[in-house]
Amino acid sequence: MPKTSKKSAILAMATVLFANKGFTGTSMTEVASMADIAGATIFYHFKTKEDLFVSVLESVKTGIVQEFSLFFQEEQFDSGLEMLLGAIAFHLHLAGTNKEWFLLLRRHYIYELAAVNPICRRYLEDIYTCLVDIFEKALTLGQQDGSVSVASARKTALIILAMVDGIMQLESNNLYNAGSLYGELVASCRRMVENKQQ
Amino acid sequence: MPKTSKKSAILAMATVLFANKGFTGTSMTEVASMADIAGATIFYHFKTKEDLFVSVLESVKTGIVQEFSLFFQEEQFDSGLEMLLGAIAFHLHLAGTNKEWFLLLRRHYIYELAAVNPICRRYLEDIYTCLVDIFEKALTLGQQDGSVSVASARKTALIILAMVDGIMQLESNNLYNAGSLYGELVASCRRMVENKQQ
DNA sequence: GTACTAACTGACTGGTCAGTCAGTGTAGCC
DNA sequence: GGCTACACTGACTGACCAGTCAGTTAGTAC
Repeated sequence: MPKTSKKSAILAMATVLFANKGFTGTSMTEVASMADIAGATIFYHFKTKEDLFVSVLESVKTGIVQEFSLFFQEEQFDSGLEMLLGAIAFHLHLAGTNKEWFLLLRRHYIYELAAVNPICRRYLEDIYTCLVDIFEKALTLGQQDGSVSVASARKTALIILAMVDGIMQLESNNLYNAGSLYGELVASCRRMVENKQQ
Repeated sequence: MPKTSKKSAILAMATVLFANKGFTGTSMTEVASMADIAGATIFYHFKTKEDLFVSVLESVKTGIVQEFSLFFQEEQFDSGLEMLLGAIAFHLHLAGTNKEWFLLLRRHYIYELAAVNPICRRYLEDIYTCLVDIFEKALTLGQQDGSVSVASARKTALIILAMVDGIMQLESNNLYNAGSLYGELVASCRRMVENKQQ
């Protein structure tokens, strides 16, 4: 049994609970009982509830950055445009396999905390930089190989991120079956950035 | 002094607090002190905290539906495409003048409640129907007058809603200055739906 | 002035919460 | 065995919170 088994159990349970019930909606007692440990044990490993939350965010950051770098090490693309569409599809795929990560990032509390807590802000910036940079790199590559035509790679990358995020949110709201929009989303992005002069 | 002055003061303060701090993050005591009334007064007008929340949502629904119908009574558009871009711009404008409305709609609690409380679900559906239908009508009109070319007006309307929502969220996160993306957003939508054959 | 009603309130309650503390168990080292 | 350090825990505390209730105030009708 590894030394940190209880600590990592706390982190895993806290991730699920913070993502699904928010910061104020999750109690430390609940985390403890889900992880099958005594309530006070959490405060041995994490100073405060906020400290636990930041640690959860750190593990999410590590996970996202790792997944994306793994994906782009293995995949090859014919053009910048194909790389962009591949990145969008992978983003949507990841949102399906790791729902908690993206649910957590949609919690408003995290951005309130980031305004006050520089470590939290740092982790958030790392995550967003990772996500935006991939779209931006693909767009810049596409501008060079002629597959993409946009005014600003950076701004377009941000708009595409907002778009993907918005679709993910629509789906988690359970009002529309946004899953059926994935194909349409990729097609719309293609129409938006494709170079028609080619 | 109108008879309902205290009731409407409670509603107004609750809207701001629920939008900015969420359901669990807002206490009835806080609402009462912000509205400058005794704590028990809230429970005279609203049965429970959840009841107050649903009443807040109802007033937000009424506000959004009213604003949009007013706008489209007064404005005239040359084409379906122009109507779509006008609707997007108005949506962004409204998000600036009534931040609380859209902050509230981004709270996860509201969708959890909607899964359990049919009245809450109804109000949410009314709001989303209002927002999506305007985009869809504009796109359908554009398909008829030849200014727009899309596969499905409905699906595209949902994607544009997700896009606008995503940009609004990016801005409220305070990580990027998304306000500078408004122009780019409208231009991107134009590229996405415009009929180039015309 | 009396009777009735609606709006409102102070004082209270039972329950939950984050965080503390004084310990217990245990593994490694001499 | 004795010592130290770490992981862990049960029992506790003070603060806060949603909701209750008995009672006050003020307007209106007769």
